[in-house]
Amino acid sequence: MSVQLPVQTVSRLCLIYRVLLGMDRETVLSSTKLGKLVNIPAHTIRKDLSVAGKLKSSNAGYKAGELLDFIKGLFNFDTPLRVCVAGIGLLGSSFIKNPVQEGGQFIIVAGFDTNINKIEVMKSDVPLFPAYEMADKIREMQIDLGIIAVPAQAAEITMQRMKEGGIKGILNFSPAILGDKDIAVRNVHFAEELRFLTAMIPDLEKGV
Amino acid sequence: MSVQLPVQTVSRLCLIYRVLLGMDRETVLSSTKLGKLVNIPAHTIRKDLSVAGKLKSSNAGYKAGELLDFIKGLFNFDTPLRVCVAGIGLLGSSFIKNPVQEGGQFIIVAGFDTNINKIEVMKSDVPLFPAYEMADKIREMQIDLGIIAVPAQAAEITMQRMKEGGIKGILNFSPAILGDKDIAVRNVHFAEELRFLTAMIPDLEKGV
DNA sequence: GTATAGTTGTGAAAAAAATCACAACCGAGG
DNA sequence: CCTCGGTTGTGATTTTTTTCACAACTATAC
Repeated sequence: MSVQLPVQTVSRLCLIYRVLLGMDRETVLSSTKLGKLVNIPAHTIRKDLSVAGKLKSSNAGYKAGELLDFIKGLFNFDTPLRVCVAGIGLLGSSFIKNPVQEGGQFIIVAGFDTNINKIEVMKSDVPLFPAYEMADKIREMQIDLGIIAVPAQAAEITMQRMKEGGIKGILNFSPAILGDKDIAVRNVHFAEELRFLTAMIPDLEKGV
Repeated sequence: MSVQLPVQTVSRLCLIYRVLLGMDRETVLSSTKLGKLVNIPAHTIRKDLSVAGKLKSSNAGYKAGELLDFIKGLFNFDTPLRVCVAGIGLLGSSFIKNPVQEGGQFIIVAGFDTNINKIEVMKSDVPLFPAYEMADKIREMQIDLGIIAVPAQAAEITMQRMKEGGIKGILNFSPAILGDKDIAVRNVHFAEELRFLTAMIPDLEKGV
C-alpha cells in the first residue's frame, strides 16, 4: 500500500484476485499457467508481484490461497465495505436485487431515489431512502462507496451529496463524466465500451 | 486508422466523442475547456489529436461538430454496426429493452438464450433465438458485435459460437475472463470495478 | 548426490506514454 | 498595421510501463 503501485499493476492484480477467488486454495499455479487464465504475459505477472513487494516464496509456483491472501492484504480486501446505490432504475435495482457476492467484500446497505413512490412500492431487503437524505444517511450509516445509477442531469448533484456524506469512492454508471480531486471516481459507460471495442478492431469493414 | 494509435489515446478519443455527441455542433471548445469536461489535461488532448493526424484547423479552439466528424471518420463511427446479445437475463434483457442510442451507431438485431421458454414468453421488438442457432444467425444476419451476458460456465462456449458465426468483437459481462487472438474482446465486471476503485483509494481506513 | 526440468525475482534495456515548452498562428481592438 | 491575449500543433524531454534475460532457487528422479 505505502508504495504507490502503477495503475495498470493494480488493475491486473485485481483481475488475478478475481480468478483466485473462484479457485481451490491448494491449487499451485506457475506464473505461466496463471497468465493463461487472465490473458497476461507471465513476466508481467512476476514483475507486478515483485513491485507489489511479494514475500519471498518458493520458486516452484504460487499457491492460490497464499497469493490470494497476499493481494487481499495488499489492498485490505479483507475488510468489508458498505456500499449504497443512488438511482433505483433498471440498473440500480439490479445491484440491490442481485448483490455482488465476492466473498462479502461489498455490502449494499442503502438505496436512494428522488421518486418517493418508487421507494415505497419497491420491496427490497435493503432499506431505501429519498435522495435528499443521502448525505445524512451516508454519514450515519458510515457508507464507504457509492454507485451512481441516475440520469445524466442528476449525476453531478448526486456526487455532491455523496461527497457531503463523506463517501470515499464512486462508481458512476450514469452517462455523465464525473471526476473529483478528493475522492476516487470511476466512470463506466456501456455504449462507450462498445465504441472502444469497435475502435480497437483493426480491419473492420463495416457492413450493413 | 492506418496508423495504430496508442490504446490510451483511443480510449480518450472515445470519451471526447461521447461528450461531443451531446453538444451543439456549433459550440467552440478550447483544449482547456474540453479537458475540464472529460477530466483530461489540455496538452494530452492536443497531443492525442496530433498523433491521430488531426487536420490543420484554426488556432482558435475546436468546433464541436468538426471534432466530432474527425473522430467519427477516424474510427468509422458513421457506419452502424449490428449487435447481438447472448443471455436474456436481467442484464441481457436490459440491453434489448433499452437499446443504446448513441446516434444509431449500434443496432441490437438479435438475442439468444438456451432457455427456450424465456425466448417464447418474453415480448420484444428484437427477434430472439435459441442459443444453438447462434453461429448460423450471426452469419446470416451479418452481425458484427456480440454482448455476452450469460453465466460464467457458458461464457467460453458462447464466445466460440460467436466466433464461428464470424463476429468481430465481443463485450463480455460474464464473470469469466475471455480473450482471443483473432477477435477483439473486452471484459467488464462490476464487482471488479468496485474492487479496483477500492484499491485506488489511497487512505481508506476501512470501517464497519 | 547430482543432474534435470521448471520456476521465481529482479536489474537492465527497450518501448510506450505523458508532459513540457514554445514557435506559429488567429482574431479583435484600436 | 501592430499589438495583445489566447490558442494550437509538435519536437524534445521526462516519466512510466513493459519486456527481456538470467542468476538463483526448488523439487524430483535416479
